[in-house]
Amino acid sequence: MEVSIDSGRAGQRPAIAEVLRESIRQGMLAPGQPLIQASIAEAMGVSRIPVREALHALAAEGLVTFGEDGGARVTALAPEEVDELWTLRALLESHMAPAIVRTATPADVAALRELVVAMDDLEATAWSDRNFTFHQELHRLAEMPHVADATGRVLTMIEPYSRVAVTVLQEQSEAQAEHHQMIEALAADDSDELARLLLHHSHRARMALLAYAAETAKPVDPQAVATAAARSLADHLGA
Amino acid sequence: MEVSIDSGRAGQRPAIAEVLRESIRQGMLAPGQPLIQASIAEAMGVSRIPVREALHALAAEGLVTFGEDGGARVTALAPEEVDELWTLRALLESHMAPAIVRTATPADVAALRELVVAMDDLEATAWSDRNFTFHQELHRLAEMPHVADATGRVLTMIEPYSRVAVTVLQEQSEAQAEHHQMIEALAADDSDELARLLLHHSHRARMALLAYAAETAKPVDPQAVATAAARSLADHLGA
DNA sequence: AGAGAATACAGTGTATACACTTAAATGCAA
DNA sequence: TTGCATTTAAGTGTATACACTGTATTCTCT
Repeated sequence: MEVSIDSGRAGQRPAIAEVLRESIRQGMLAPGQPLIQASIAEAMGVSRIPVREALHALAAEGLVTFGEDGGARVTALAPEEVDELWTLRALLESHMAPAIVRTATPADVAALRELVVAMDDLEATAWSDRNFTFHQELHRLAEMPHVADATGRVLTMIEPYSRVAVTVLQEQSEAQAEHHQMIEALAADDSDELARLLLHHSHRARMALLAYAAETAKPVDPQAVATAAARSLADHLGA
Repeated sequence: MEVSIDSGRAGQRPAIAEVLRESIRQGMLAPGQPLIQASIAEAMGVSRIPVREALHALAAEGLVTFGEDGGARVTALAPEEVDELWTLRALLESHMAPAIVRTATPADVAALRELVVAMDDLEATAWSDRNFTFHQELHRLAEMPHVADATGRVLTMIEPYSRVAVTVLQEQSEAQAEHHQMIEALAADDSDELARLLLHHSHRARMALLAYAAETAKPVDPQAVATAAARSLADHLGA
């Protein structure tokens, strides 16, 4: 998504699609949750038109699904889909490993190491945020914008599920240990080891997540979350 | 005036993004060409609103790029980007090969063989159309919807360049020969061979295309194509 | 004629208004 | 109470209208 869909007015900063994407990624908008145009528009202080555009963009990214009735919901993934996406993530990340090792400068490695060290003592939510950033920074080093884009899309789609793995399934410490190993592989110019670590990173998380995915793939109670979208968004905008 | 009074019907809605995507994929809308909302709206007989939504969706897919001035253009890829996307295509297609071999029924193979045979004597444009279909059908067999989606996006992005390779660089006969080999590999349940063929298929095309990509990546003369979008679209809609 | 200022234009962004669809709520009859 | 028809509400799709921006074009003055 290198294309910023920023509006003509530079002053109206928080691009709507951006806020929605982040809200979905961070789990503020749960999978299956209806996305009512008018509610979102009101929460963000705009009309429905730019909201519609954002929803269509997110639908093209797979984050939002338009039902047969025309209503948009946060895409809910079936367990097999989560599994497929984690496998795809592994494929794409390990594909980038050689390029990452090749192009990474000592300064890049130092910056990544600093990032990882700073994550050591974070609690689950903050750690998940940094985790996403860490992987994105890693991808950026490969200098393969389209592969990184595709990978980022996959990461974003599975992030809500990944977060629960971190929170519920205690994945954080093992993942963090692997992050440190990745830094060492990177510092040692060992692309095979980096690729191996990235594959294993996804593989372990994938296994841990299948159980949770089976849980969340169940239909979400619609009435309980009817207006939650606007509220979550308003909170997020206030922050 | 046509009979359709069905404004606000779901059947009409996907048409706009669909038509634009197909027009871009088939090269009717050339890379770099400006996409003027009002022109497209008039050509398709709708207002700018649904056109905007379609453009944003296509931008999220990477087919359309919004410039700093807010204007949308058909995304023009630099040679390195074309190269990256062909490599990514090879990765994704070969990743699906085992699943394709595993799930393909004899009827699937027969249908694909029929499709390939029917392509034998087609001229470049018609062949390119069927070529796209052939690969999409192949991907569908893997039963990996998200991988197939990502692959389809990549195929669509590189298709305008691929078409010129077929037309200008005489790639058709070699590619077609490889298609036949793929069918045989599929019939023989040889997933390694299918993966190898898919890798080689992209690799050869990628090499042939780099030269052309360098050509087309140059900025397109804007004034010569100013209103061509509407005309091409009108023609396509009439067909 | 040429340089600079004022104007017209082309294009975008978005708010408002209205048509349509579906589903829920309501009311009435049995 | 239940079943059914009718009305109401919620939500979406899109056309129109207006505001803004940058660019070209024209006009004026020297």
